[in-house]
Amino acid sequence: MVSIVDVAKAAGVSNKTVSRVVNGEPNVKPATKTKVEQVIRELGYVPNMAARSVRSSRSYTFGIITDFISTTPYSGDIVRGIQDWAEQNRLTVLLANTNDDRDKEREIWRTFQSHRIEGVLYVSMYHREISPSPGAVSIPTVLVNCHPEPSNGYPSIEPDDYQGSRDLTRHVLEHGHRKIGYLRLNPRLLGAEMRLEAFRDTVREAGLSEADIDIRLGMEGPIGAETNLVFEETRKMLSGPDRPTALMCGNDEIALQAYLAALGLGLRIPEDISIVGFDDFRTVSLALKPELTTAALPYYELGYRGAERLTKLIEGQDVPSDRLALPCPVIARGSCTQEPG
Amino acid sequence: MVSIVDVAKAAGVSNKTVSRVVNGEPNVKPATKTKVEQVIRELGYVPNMAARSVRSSRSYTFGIITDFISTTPYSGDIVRGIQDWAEQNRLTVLLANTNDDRDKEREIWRTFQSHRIEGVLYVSMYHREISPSPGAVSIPTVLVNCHPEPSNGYPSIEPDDYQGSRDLTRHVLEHGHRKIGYLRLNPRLLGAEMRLEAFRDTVREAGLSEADIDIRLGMEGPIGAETNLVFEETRKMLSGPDRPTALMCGNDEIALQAYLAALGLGLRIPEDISIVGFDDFRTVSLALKPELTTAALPYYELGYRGAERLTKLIEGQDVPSDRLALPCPVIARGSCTQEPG
DNA sequence: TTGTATGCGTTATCAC
DNA sequence: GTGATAACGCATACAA
Repeated sequence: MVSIVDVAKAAGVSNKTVSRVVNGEPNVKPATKTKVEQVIRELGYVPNMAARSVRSSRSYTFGIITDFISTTPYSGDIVRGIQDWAEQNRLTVLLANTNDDRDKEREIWRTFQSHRIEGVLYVSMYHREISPSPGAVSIPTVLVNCHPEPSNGYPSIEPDDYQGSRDLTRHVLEHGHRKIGYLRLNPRLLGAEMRLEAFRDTVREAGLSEADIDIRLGMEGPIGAETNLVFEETRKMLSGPDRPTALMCGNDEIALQAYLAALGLGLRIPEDISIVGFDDFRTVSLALKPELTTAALPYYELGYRGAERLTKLIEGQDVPSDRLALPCPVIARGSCTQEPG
Repeated sequence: MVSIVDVAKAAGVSNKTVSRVVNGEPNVKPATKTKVEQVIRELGYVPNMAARSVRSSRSYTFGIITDFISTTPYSGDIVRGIQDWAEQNRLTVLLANTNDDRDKEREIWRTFQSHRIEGVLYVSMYHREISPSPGAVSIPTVLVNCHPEPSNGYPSIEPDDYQGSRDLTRHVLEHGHRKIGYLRLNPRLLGAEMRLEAFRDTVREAGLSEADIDIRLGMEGPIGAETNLVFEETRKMLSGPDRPTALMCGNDEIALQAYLAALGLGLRIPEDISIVGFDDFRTVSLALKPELTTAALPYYELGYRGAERLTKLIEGQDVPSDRLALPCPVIARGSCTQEPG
């Protein structure tokens, strides 16, 4: 492998001069610079990051720790956001996965330390509370799509489930709906509480009473092995004579099942019943007919801005607030329209 | 940061001895070893990979190049497979994303070279033909979920779309169906051809005639911005008096829309019409009621075994065949049952 | 504007 | 079994 000395020899200059050219430092005569650049191209010289890192004790590398990837589709977008930011700032990204295993996690922190990682993005694949177990030497860390237990104060960045659900509820109300059904997410998910809470608060503000809303549990049980009540609950809810004109779902997967149940009952969407979801799982939300009105989880932004926060943290700039919430914008599509009555 | 010399001093031995202990080399007296290990723990010493890499010119690092993550849900499982293999073999994984941009890709190869990566997994997010543009110095590379243009012979590993579709078709035939509809994937996808081909071959072998099958285009146009014909085509196909008793779909997303269309027509699944998909996008296949019979894309295995192949390649072992196809197992669930007639 | 000497943390060599 | 010393490729300090 060709080194800086090889280039220096071939160009008839010292290695320091080559170093200057490579790193864009000043005080190099244009002619020398051109010559060196030419030799670099001819020899196919690529700087050795490891050597650079040893000497300068900077690795220009971020680490990503994920818990499990596959539970949520599109959560890979978080990683993509991080990568884009990294690329724009000439950073490299190391990736590791814990599979939710504490021993593995400890091992990963060690590996990251051995690579002298400058910072870590701790990425959860669903929104939740978390307690990372870093090694003895602490590396600057930002939590993405999760937040720390109150005791240990990592900075974090997460979706604003409350705002998303509130805006979605308003969207439904603005379309004239006054009888609204609600299918709850698995209560074990952090988002479940916040979304339901926002729904309750918002319909109350709009003057609806308990009799106007019909809240039912859609899923329950351990994550990844939950009991699914959506289909039956939807059928029950929509079979009665006094059925709601709009149905809000804890997420898009629940919305999908609500579609199937409604259709099976001979109901048309949105003519007979408006339906909205949450998350914007595009394989679902765009495949449904009519396409699903929902609130988008800002996965990409979570990653991108999480990486941005981490950089600020490393550089010692003050990080504005410990927990940062990113908006979940309402994506209005065809499944929620004006209440017919 | 504590270095090997600090440990050596504290333990009253030479740095070489510490090195021996750290790397599990022989010729160290047990007592010495214990002593050194204790000091390492006390001081919290973690070896510096960069320095190790400089000296030994081995990086113990793999690179992953992906094209775009978000188009296909669960494709992150490929990455997870790679990570698991890497972890088991004490390898670190660098991640980079091209966004399908050639310049960016070139940049990534350079970055990987500068890190003296030992091998690259080139991962496509949908099954296709590809031509990577490596740097001047070639790094051992394995293509995952794609294969090279015939001209350049990278080893590759991909799903066996043909086998999957064939077995799925047989599954349908075994349930007595003799009139079968088929909704095609976007022809621009590599899988589209192979799945359709397998379907055709298999029904022909079973003695069905052209009149017994009804093949229609479900999607067309550029990837990511396709025109969606599924809903209408399904309605047309299922509205006629002579409708098929089973409907095979190019993938699960198409199957989802077929469900909606069938249900909208007042048909029951599977009593009136059996439906099967392809891919096993679990957000769809498990959310549908009844759950979807489909063929699973072996994402995780693609990654895991791709990494395995890459290691063999690096170690100079002979890689059995240039293109390796992994089976797509049929996942029988409730959406395809015995033909009622 | 350019070059020399030194050191980063590790492994390799070879001597003891 | 163990240790001194060189060497890896680069950046830093300082000299010229």
